[in-house]
Amino acid sequence: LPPIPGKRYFTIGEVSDLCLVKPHVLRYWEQEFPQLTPVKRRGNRRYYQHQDVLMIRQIRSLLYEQGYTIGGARQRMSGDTAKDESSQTRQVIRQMLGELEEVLKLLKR
Amino acid sequence: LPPIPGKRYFTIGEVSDLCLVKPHVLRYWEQEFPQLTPVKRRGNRRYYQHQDVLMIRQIRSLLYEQGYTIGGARQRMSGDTAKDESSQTRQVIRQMLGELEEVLKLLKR
DNA sequence: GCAGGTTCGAATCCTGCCGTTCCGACCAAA
DNA sequence: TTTGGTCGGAACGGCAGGATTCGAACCTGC
Repeated sequence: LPPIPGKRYFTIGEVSDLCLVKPHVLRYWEQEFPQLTPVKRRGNRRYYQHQDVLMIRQIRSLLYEQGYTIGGARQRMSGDTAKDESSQTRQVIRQMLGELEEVLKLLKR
Repeated sequence: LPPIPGKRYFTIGEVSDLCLVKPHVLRYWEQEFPQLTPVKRRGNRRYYQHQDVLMIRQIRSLLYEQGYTIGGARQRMSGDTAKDESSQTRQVIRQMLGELEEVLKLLKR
């Protein structure tokens, strides 16, 4: 992906080129991701700022590279990123605890 | 999700109850995830082992909770076997489970 | 050894996610 | 004022992700 020029606002066409995402897809994503809110002016035209472009690239990565659904990407974007990497391990451990308690019940008879 | 009983093999129906995933979905996932390979015997019947059940629960988590597509889940499953630094932890856990199952067998006599 | 439930693969069907296309109207720079 | 980008809304489409159905094979308890 090309570097982002140092200007204040980008049109939807420019963002499309910068992120390799078609304009109509950008408009669609705007419906799906509440946190994606470009400035609108003069006949509802979108003016994207630097942070918006970065966010779109992140969404793009989640959807096209990491293989999330839109729902998953939205959930991932809106907050709890931190719990992710150890959740699998934690799940295994929780599972083990359950089984050990089963063993304990058996032992107590 | 209920704890996994300490038996060697599970039928597809049992796994379905243990993981809350319908049998036909389990068969479908088997096409989509190469690493999911239950033992087959006697008229192509599937016999799932402990590790298979855990893997199915992991897939289930990726698809239903974390919001991955099947492609994304597959990529994630095949990727982190190699890179995941906690695979050692998981190895230890798996070994412990094996030993506990031995204990359980002894206790049941 | 039989009845009833379970499982088999393959084929077909279905739903909804994720865009895609079309539209007439509007806008902005040259 | 022309030319090309942009607007929202509605209709449309492909396909991932199952769901259902089928007859036959299989297993388990009695």
